[in-house]
Formats: sequence, C-alpha cells, structure tokens
Amino acid sequence: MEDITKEKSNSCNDGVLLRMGLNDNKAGMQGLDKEKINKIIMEATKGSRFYENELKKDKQVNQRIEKMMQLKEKITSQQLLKAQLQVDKLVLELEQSRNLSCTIVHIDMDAFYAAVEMRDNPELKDKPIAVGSMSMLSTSNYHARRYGVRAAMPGFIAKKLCPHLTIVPLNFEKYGKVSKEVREILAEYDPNFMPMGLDEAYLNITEYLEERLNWPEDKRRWYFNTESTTGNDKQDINMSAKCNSNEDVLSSSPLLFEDATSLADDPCDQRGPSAANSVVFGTSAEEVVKEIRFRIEQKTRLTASAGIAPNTMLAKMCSDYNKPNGQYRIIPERQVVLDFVKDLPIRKVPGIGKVTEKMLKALGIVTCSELYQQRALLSLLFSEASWHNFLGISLGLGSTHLEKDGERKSMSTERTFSEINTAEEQYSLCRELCRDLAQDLQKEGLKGKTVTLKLKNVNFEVKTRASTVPSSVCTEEEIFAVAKDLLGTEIDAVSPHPLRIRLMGVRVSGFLSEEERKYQQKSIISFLKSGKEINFLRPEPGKSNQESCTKKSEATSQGSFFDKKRAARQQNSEVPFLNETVDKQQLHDGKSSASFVEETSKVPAIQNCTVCKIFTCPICFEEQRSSNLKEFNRHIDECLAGGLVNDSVGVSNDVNSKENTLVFLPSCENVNDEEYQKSKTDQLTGTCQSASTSDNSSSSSAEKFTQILVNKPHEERQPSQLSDMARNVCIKQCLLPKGTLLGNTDHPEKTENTEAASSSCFFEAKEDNVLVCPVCNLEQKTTSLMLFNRHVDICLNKGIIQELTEKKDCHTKTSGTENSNRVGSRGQQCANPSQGTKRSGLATSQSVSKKAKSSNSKHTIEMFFK
DNA sequence: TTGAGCCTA
DNA sequence: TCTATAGGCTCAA
Repeated sequence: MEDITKEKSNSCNDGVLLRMGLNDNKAGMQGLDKEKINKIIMEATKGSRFYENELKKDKQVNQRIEKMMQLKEKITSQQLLKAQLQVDKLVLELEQSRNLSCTIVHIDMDAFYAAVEMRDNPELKDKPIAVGSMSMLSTSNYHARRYGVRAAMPGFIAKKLCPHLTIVPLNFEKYGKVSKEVREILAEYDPNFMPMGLDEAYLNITEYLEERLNWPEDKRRWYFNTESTTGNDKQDINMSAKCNSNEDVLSSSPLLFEDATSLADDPCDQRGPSAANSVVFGTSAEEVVKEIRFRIEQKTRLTASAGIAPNTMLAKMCSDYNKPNGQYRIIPERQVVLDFVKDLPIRKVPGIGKVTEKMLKALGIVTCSELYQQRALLSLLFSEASWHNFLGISLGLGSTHLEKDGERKSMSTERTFSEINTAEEQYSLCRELCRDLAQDLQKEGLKGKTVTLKLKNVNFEVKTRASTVPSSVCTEEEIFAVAKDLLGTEIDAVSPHPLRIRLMGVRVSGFLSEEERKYQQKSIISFLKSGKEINFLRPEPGKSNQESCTKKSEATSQGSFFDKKRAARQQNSEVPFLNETVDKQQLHDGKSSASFVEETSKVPAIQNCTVCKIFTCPICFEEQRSSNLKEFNRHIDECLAGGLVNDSVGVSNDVNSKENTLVFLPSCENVNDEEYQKSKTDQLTGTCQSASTSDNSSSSSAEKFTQILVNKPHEERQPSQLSDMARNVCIKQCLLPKGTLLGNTDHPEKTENTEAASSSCFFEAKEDNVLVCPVCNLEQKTTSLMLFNRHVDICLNKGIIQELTEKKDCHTKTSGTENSNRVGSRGQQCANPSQGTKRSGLATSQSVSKKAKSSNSKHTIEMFFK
C-alpha cells in the first residue's frame, strides 16, 4: 500500500534485524543513519518475546533454504539440461503471447493516511508524523521517514527513533471519503478501473487515449482550484514540474515535499498556451496521467505517483520509480521492457516478499535478469506456479486486463489484547468475535461452511484451527457452536496449564460461489414460483440488513426443502417435508432459496431448534398458522387446486393460462409403493397429467409438490422416464418462445403450438430454434428435440442436485504430489495482482469448478440424499 | 479434500 | 507495547 513498505524491505539482509530495521540510506540524510536506526530498533526489541519469535521464524526460513540447497546439490546436469529445454519452450510461448498494446496506469497516493492528516491539521505540516498507535503504525510522512519511522513499525519503537514524533490515530472514515473523491476522477478515464485498497488503483486507458486524440484543446484544459487554496496553503497548491531524462513530473506537494517549484516558473514545461489559472494537457499517455494527478491534487490537495506501462506488474513498479509525486512510463517496446526489468532487484517486484527474496538470494539471484538466467534451476526447485511466476517477472510480463475483484472467499475478525489466560474470558471473547463476524456476514448476506479459529499465544506463535461443517453458518450461535469446540480443544491441549493468548480471531470461509447462488435462484423451485418471486437470500427492499438477515436466518435455519428431505430420509421419517424434528445439521443450511417454510421463531442455538407453527405457504405466500402439519399441507392442497396452476402460469404468461403441464410425481422416498407403482405406470404409458388430474391421486398435492424433484434413483429410470419426469416437472409453455411446438412423443397427434393451449409434455423445436431451458433459464440453440430434452434432463440432475446441494470448493488446489519434490515458494504468486496470477488463479479455479460441475452432471437426485 | 502454516500486501 | 484483514500457495494426512 504505502511506498514506505517498499522502502522497508528494499534490501533486507539477513536475520531479524533486517525485517525490523532500516534498509536504505534515505533516512540518513537529515535524520538518523542506518546503523544508528538499526541499533535503536535492536535495543528496543532484543529479548522480547516478539524478537524471540522472529528469530524462530528466521530459523525456519533458513531451514527451508537448507532443504532447497540440498535439493539443488542432487540435481544432475542432465536434469538441468532437460529442464532448460522445457523452460525455454515456455519462454517461447510466453514471448508469443506478449501483449504491448495496452496502456495500463497504476496510481498510488503518496503517504496517503499521513498526507490526509497533515492536510487537515496544518500544525502537523512540518513535523514528523505517523498514523497508527503505539502498537502499530500504518504509515508515516517523509519527515518521519528520515528517522527510520515507517509503516508496520510499532509506535513505541518509532518514538525511540524519533522522540518528537506525533502519532495520529487512524481515521478510516476520513480516508474513505478522500479515496472516493480520487476514484471519481479515475472513473472518468477508465470506468472499469481496479481499486486496490484506499490509496491505489489500476487503470486501463487504452481506449480512452484513442478517443482523446481528437479532443480539442478546451476539452483538455483544467483550471486551478482557487477555492481550495486558502491563504496559508496557496503556495502549496501550485503546480510545478521537475524534469529529468526519464520523466516529466508534475510536482508540488505542499505537504510532503520541500522542493516544489511552480509550474509557471518551470522552464522545462512544454505544454501549450494556457490561461493564467488553467493548464492544458496533451493527448499522450504521459499527459493524461499528469492530468489525472493534477486533478487529484486540485480536488484533494494530496499528491499521487503514477506508473504507465503495458501491463499491471510493470505499471506498479513504475509508480514506485519516481515516488513521491512523480510518474514514469515504460514505452511499450519489448527491448525497453526487458531493459527496465534487467537490473531491477527482485524485491521491487510486487509479490516477492522477504522470504522469497532471501531464498532466491541464497541461489545467487538478486536481480530480475538473474532470475531469467537461473530459470532452469528454479523450475526444478520451486513449484510450478512459482517458477512460472518468476519467468513472467524476468520477461516483464504481466496482466493486461483489469478484472474486478472476484467473489469474496472469506471473512474474519480478530483482536489483539493483553494476555488472557482463563477459559471463561476466552470463551466470552470468542463469542464476542463470533457476534461481530456474524453481523458482518449478514450485512453481505454470506454463509460459510468452514469456521477457523486463530490464536496467537504470548510467545507470538500463531495457530489456526479450522472445522468444516455440513451446513453453512452465519449467525453468532452457529459460528460460536463451531468456534467454541475448536477453542475447547486448544484449551484441553495445554491443560493443566492455562492457554495464554494475546490474539484471537474467527474466520468463516467456504461461501457459495456466485454461480451456485445463481443456480439457486434459477432453481426449479423459483421456476415454479414464477411471477411471485420470493427470494429469501436477497435483502428485502425497505428493510434493514439486520431485519433481512434475521428473517433470512430464520427462514434458512429451518433447512431447505432438500435438507428436510435428507433429514426425513436419515430419520426414516414418514413425514416428507414439514418435519418437526429436524437433524441439527439440516437446520442451518441456507444454501437454497427454496425453503418453503418460513418460521417466525428464533432459533436460539444449534442444539435446540424447534419448528414454529407459523408457516409461509409456498403457493400463496401467506402466513399460515397451523397447529399441525397436516392442516398446513391441506392448505397447500387447496392453494394448489385453486390457484397455483392458473396463477403461476398466468403470472408469467398470459398465453395458455388455463392450461398447465405440471405433474406432481410421487417420490420413491415418501410415497407408498402402490402409489409409486401407479405413477410409474402412468409415466410408462405416457400419460401426462395436469396438476388437477394428479390431484386426484391418493397422495396429497402438497406432499407431491414437495416431491417433484424426488424420484426413482437414476439407475431405475429408463431414459424415457427420466425425460418424462423432466418434462413433467419443468414444462411450462410460457417459457417457450412463441411459436415453439409442444408435442408428445407418444402421441404426435397431440402436438400443438404454444399459441394454442396445450397440456403436452415435451418440447419440440423447430429448425434452429432457440429454446429456453426452464431449469437453468439459459437459451439452448437446438435442432433436435432429443437434444433439448437431454439438456433439460442434465439440468435437472446437475442443476438441482449438484448445484443446490453440494458446495463446490472454489479453490481447486494444485496437487501436492506433483510438486512434492520441490521447495515451496509460498504466497508470492497470489499476492501479486500485477502478475495477473491472482486473477488467473481465480479464473483457473473457476474453470476447474465448472469442469467439476459438468463432470458431476451424471449425479442423480438420490445422490443428494446419501 | 481438509487442515495447518506460511507468504504477501 | 509489534495490527488487522484477506487471498492464495504448499504440504501432509
């Protein structure tokens, strides 16, 4: 985030000191010199538990290095040669894919938090300040940096380095507002720009540049903001320029820099004629970026640095090149890119942290060109993801498109405190964290299956303990039920000694993917509810999050339709759907929006849930007070007989409103054999019944309604039966394109056009007809009825069984065995957005996930109940 | 596949 | 007196 962070790690040598100490000589100019700073830091930390832990961690890194070196020793020249060929093949491929056509910009606000604080409090202007607390600083201004005060440094140590340092507490609300102002400007240049935190963003201005080429001068003229230039600050808001061989910088920082000169006074400014209080910017990328920075400064009175390059990785490094308040561009030519990267220290590359730096240094790799030279060796020592990443870096390759952040993967909350060592306090804190987390989760409407407890003991050793439960959780009670068990295990593990901790955190992950949620929304149930959508998962308009979430949790805590089916099966219950005693695992799964029953009672704890007697009818959506389930089922029967058919069809399509093709097939699970046989016979004879007809069967419609998706196991079904079921369940003429033929394979004479009323049970497509699958709601181009029916079958199996019930693990992990002989280089790939690895990683997992889904499409309904 | 630990920003 | 949060990778079981 802050350039200070980069400074900190510029040249970490060995050991702990480096992590904590100063690593460049900038500080020495007017503040303290490097040695003195390191000495003070060492005196302040040595002997502390933190320091001891740092030593321990350092030892572990050394062990990893040792292991790597042993591995290296075993590599034969033949292996190396082979690897070289393999890697060079990839180099060729990468070269071919090199894209220099994009203009990517990275904008980075200078010492953001500190600059905001200084702007708002002129008294701080000439003082060394840092933002944060005595425990930890988030950033510091450039005065303070001269004393070695930097981000990620505890305030008390900073105070030792710079006794007159002013520490300002964090005010995220304020930074957020400023950030919003900056983003408004950025959006004008790239509406799809990618913010990275509050103070950084990537823009793709390729298209914008083309457009701007034809802009008249007046459209490129910007005026100085005299309003924001108060008397005292006037000299600060000037525009200045400093020129050097590499760049042409608009500079001015009133707040951070002392060497600003006025733009008007600058002889190297070559821009065109400008009015006294305005400035005209050109059409090149450099000019556009200057304009952006000018506008940011005029609007916020803060400065930004920027990098311009053909990809995100390079752009990010460029923004650091002339920081603060500068910009730098890499011309989009292969050789220029390679030259830029050549002597660049690897630590400057986003995503390469101190550990990776140290490991590479052990191999004699310090610069990016060395990274390239050792590519074959690296491919043998590091994981595939790692060495691919290294190769990309050494070739100056990175992502050329900006993707918005993907779906959230986890949410957590943690707290640091002075030692807590009693179980009572620990459980109490744990609950508190769960409460906070539950609120956050509910604000975003998230539920996850994995709960992770994080503990840091007084020796700074961090432990995480996770547990994955069958049903998603989101309420305080649900999360706490899992977390307290994890905590209990840890307390027991050290017993009879007390567990002495200084940090506790709770995380929930394993959320449903967006895709899975989409499937939910398009589930057969929603389909059947067409026109009267009630989506339990969405916040209700006009209601607070809290209200929505409460309702949501109430609804979902009853378990979805499928959960109840599963519960019923597990318990061998005769009651198919509205079971009063539900397995606790089923109670908390909110995956499906298909919950028919909405209860109004609170679920106090995971252990003791009972079903309330107020139900929401899935047909009329009215609350029904029922003393027993039969009564409620009777109500649904009435609704079905009287309203569902006409209503549901009528709402979604006024054509054929009098007809429907829904048939409620009995389930093998919950319907007696006789009834099942009867329905099976009906299917086999191709009898297609309307709901009203089916209503005459011995089983109640309500029960059958709940059984639509439950049928004979796949193996027991003939293809034709499956299709029949699919048709029975999903056919509604209203969803078909006008003119689509509906027909009956068994009775072709019954085939009718949708224009006319039809109770037929399958689709017949015209040539090249596009049919809308009633299950997935996607258009299916098909020339064959068979194909389309097959698609519907697959959707029914896949969409409903898989998508609704099984949570797909979005993180498809790389095989451990594949890389088992490699030394892991952890983390650096993913953390580097500029490499595109984070994005591509996401894309990969998504595509794998899709693949998994498609391969699972053969799964059948009954699998769910297993 | 899951859990734990680690790396990075 | 050494943070808080999130994402992703690796390795082992």
